[in-house]
Amino acid sequence: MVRVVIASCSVTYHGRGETDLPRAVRAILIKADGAVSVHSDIGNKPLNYMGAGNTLTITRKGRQQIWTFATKKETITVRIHRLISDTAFPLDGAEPGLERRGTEHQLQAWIAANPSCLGRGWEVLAREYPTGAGAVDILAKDPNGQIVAVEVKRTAMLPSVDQAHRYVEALNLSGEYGVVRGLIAAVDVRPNTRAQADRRGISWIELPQIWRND
Amino acid sequence: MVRVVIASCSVTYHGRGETDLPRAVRAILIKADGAVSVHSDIGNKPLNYMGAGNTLTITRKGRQQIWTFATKKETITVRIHRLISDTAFPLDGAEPGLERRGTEHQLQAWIAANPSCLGRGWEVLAREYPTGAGAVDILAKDPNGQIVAVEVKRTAMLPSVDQAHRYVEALNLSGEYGVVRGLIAAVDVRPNTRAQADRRGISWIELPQIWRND
DNA sequence: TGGTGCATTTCGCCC
DNA sequence: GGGCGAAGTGCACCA
Repeated sequence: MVRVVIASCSVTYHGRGETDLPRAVRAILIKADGAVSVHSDIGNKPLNYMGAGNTLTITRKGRQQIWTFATKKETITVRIHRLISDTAFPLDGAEPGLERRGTEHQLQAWIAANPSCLGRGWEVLAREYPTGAGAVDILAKDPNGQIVAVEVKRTAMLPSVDQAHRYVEALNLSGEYGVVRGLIAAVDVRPNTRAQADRRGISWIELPQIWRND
Repeated sequence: MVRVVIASCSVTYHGRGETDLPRAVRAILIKADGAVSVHSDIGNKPLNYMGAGNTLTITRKGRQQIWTFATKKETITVRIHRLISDTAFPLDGAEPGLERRGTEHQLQAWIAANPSCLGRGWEVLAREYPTGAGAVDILAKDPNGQIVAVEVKRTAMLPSVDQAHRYVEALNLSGEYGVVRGLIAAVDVRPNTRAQADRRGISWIELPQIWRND
């Protein structure tokens, strides 16, 4: 069931942060699981929202309705100044869900199945290998026998270099694999990211998009 | 104007990634700026979506309508198998917009105005100071005259340590401020993050929430 | 339930 | 328009 409410409303939120939303006409979505979102007519992101698992309490203050959605840690208060429309539709039937292709996880799998894309003589030792500072996407061995922490990304930006660096540091600290180096394997490595990787001794390689068709 | 369509539909997306969405009854929102989103009755996040600035083309294949939302780089195709409801509401009046409090930016401003929260004798030299590897939130000087790169966070997690580390490295590379050290200033520093910061020579401090009331 | 990282992240700011 | 990082990020996955 999806309930669609059009109303002139004002909203306050208290929880992770605090927000105020002055009065205006907006669209309010309330879904079967209790998720609620308040939309203006611009952009995809709702102005206010709260996920499933909240409790809705309705109170009245004169002619004004007040809807309070609350969890243990968060509260949204929606003041309905003028109700324009209030309709609910059953979205019966199971939602088959979204099938994704071209995710980072699939790229990771493709690299593991085609290690030669990293170069001749490379070997993939493990995926999602825990380092003590997070799991590295791929642990590989280069032709010289050196262990390489591979950070896989669709688009690699500055934080990707940080990540690779962090995993290398953690692996070197353990001492289990001798001197480990880092490699970013991405479809797109941004120019600044290349420079930063070079400065910090992290290698990088751009991969073709063949894997997308899998 | 917000257009709300309830329909049995199937959706494909090609662009940054690729997705398929098998047939089911869903709610489709089309906003005044052209933003479109396809919702199931679970969760806040739409299954498929595209931002403003796309072109809508409608074609017919027998009794089936096909809506194609396209930009230069992305395409969403919505096949309408059965139209259940199609309504549009004017959300007239300017959207006053969301007022936020308790953002990281506000915490940053509060620290700059109250440098003693970092300790006696601290001085804030700059905000959003460019390091060559991104801008550090606050550049400060501790009582010993050492320059400190301060990374401000509401909640600090592992990537916050990476960030502080990266800024320190970049500043030290420039040599302009002698030996620089890093400090994480956050309302909440997660336990693992504390350990990781300690291991990597980054200090951390937890701040009270007084600033929230500003 | 909390930790961790991806996301068609979205969004805003600054260059 | 691209680079960069926050977000009340949402969300899935795993311990």
